[in-house]
This record gives sequence, structure tokens and C-alpha cells, in this order.
Amino acid sequence: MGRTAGRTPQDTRRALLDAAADVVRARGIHASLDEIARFAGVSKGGLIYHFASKDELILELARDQLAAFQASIDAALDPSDTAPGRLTRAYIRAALTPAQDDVTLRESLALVVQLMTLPAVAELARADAEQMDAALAADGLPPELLALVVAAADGMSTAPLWGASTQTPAHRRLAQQLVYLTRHPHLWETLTP
Amino acid sequence: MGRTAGRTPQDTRRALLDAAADVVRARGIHASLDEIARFAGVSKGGLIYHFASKDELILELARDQLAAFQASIDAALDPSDTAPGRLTRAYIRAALTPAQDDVTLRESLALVVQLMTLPAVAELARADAEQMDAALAADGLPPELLALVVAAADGMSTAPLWGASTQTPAHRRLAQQLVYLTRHPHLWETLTP
DNA sequence: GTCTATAAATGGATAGAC
DNA sequence: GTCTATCCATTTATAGAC
Repeated sequence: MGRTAGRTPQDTRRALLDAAADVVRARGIHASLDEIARFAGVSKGGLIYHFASKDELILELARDQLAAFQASIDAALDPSDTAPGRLTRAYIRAALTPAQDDVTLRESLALVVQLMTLPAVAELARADAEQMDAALAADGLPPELLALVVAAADGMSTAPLWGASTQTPAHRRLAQQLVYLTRHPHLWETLTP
Repeated sequence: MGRTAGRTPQDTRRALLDAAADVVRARGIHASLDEIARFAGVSKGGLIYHFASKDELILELARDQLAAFQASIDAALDPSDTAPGRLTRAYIRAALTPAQDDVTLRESLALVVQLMTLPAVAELARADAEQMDAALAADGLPPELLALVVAAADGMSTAPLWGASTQTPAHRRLAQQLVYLTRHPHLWETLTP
């Protein structure tokens, strides 16, 4: 049979990447191509037509996930905010106001870690993080305050990995305080021992 | 052949768990039993004698890793420190002064995440984290300060996952400041918006 | 562009020798 | 207590039909 009516090759590719994300989240990195393909509504042969090997599929999936994270930071940028620390504030917002609940957040984090089993993915993630760090370093905040805020945001966003919730009142309030601190950088320096 | 001279069953078990940790770190959760066994210097059949199934081996490995983390916190407790926040300070020290370099820290974290593919391990990690959270909550610090310090410590310890270093001067200084904050909890309140 | 069928390899687990 | 040999299920990837 030829092309399924109403589904372009791009659509199929997209469906396969989405299916791969779902299935790998649920089953881990050794989810089979067959299961991923069926989940996307194509056969294993159909999948292999679009992604020559499992490694290629995984690599594309990783690119996709990293791009989505970048996009969420860009979306969190406040156009009216031009003060130093504007990117850092977007980073906090992106990390702490997930569109999903804690369970899927946990699984998404676990997904990326699973994908990093593939060395090419690990290198991709490393390069991505390096670029992000450079951008944050150029955001105009004192290095120590930046380290605090980024570490706290990272810690809160990874907490679901271990099953903890980041939706408690204390956490929401903490997020506000972190943003506040980036707007008043001198406050943190007064805390020096 | 019978028992290898000079190696008790306990020794073999230990060697197998260590080998499993190394091999899974390097190859991911679908490392084969054969490879793990050979790395420990026994046959696949020998491995299966000690751990009835792969799942059982993985579960024991997870217990082992979580116990090691708990032990590192206990070891970081300062006996002469009896002020509120003493456990939190040990937590910071344990999270931020790893015995290993960044690469192996990353791999150790990745190891636990890989193991969590097994639902029984995910549940184990969740229960473990819950107990830790309860202990920290009873440590005598204001909830919001506790949330900040724990999030920052978690963030710094998980940063190597993405390839970032936590060994910069800013990070070392941040660790000191966090400890300082736990000793002067009222200072944090002065930073409230 | 997608499917079926199949090859080729690998992995987990069992049985039984030693 | 550990090893060898083997079975069976699963998986990736290929070949070629439609």
C-alpha cells in the first residue's frame, strides 16, 4: 500500500518521534522499534524507512527534546524585561512552571538520561548545556548569585526524579524569591560570611 | 570446578554488585548478564546462582547505591554540631564534596536513574527520598530556607548529569554561603520581597 | 512510502556436569 | 559453589513485494 491518505512523510516522522518519546518514557531505552512503530500507527519497516537505525531515531529524539527545552526558555522570556538577569529569570520560569504534572516531568527527565546512554546524545547534551551556561554567564548577574539561582532552579526541576513534588507552597514561594533576588543582586552580597 | 580459592560467596556477591555498577554505568541498563559476570570474573551461570534473575540483581544494586548515599550523609554529620540544621549541613557537604570527580559523579547519578527503569527500584528511590525529606523537615530550619538550600544542593549535585561542572570557585563559595545561611536562618527572611 | 517475511544476532534463563 | 551447554524469546536490520 502507498502513502496513508492525509499523512505526509513529515507527519509520519513527527508521529514516530512522539511515539518514541512516549514509549521510551514508559519502557526505558530498550523499548523495541516494533512497539514504537505500532504506537505511531506504522509498521517496523515503515519506521526504518524514516530512521535508518535505532541509534538515529534516538539521536533525533534527543535533538527534539533539547530543542523543546530551549523553546520553553525562549517562550518564558519577558519582552518588556531588559534588566540584567532577564535570561536567568526566564530560566527559572521555564524550569519551575512545567506544563506537565510531576509524574510526566519525572519521566521526561528520566527520558533524557536514558537517551544519554548513547554517547552521541551525551555529547549533544553536554554541548547544549555548555552553550546555556555561557549565555547565562553573559546575563549580567554576579557569578555567585547566578550559581545560586541556577542551582536552585535545577534542583527543583530535578526533584521529581526522586519522587518529590515541586508543587508545594514553599517551592512556589522560593521561585518568587529567586526571581526577586535576580532583580536585587546586591542583597545576596550582604549575606557574605 | 568448585569454589575459587580465597573467595567466599559473600566476596563473589560483592564483586558481582561492583561489576554490575561499573558495567551498567558504562553501557546502560541493558548491559548483558554475561558481560557483568565476566567483568566480575565469574560465568553467567555463576551470576545466576547468586542473583536468581536480572531484576533481582538490579534491585540489589539499587539498594546498594541508596545505602551508599545514606552512608555518605551520615559520614558528613559533624558530631560537635548540635544546632538546628545539622542534618541539612551534612546533606550539603555530602552532595557537594564528592569523593569522585565530576565524570564519575555524573555516571553514578545516571546509574540510579537507569536503574529506576525497574518499577521496584523507582518505588525504592521514592520511599528513600520521602524519608530523607521527613528527616530534613525535622531538622529545625524554616521551611523556605530548607527548600532553598536543599534545592541548591540538589541542583549542584545533578549538574554533572548534563555535563556542567560544579567545581568552579563560584560553586565552592556558594556551598559555604549555604552552610552559613543554615547557621543564621533569620538572614534569609531579610531577603523576602 | 509502507508493508511482510525473514535473516542473523543477542539475551535471559534452565539443566545438569563437576 | 561455579561452569558449560542449550533452549527459547526477543530484537535489529535487510530484502523485496505492493
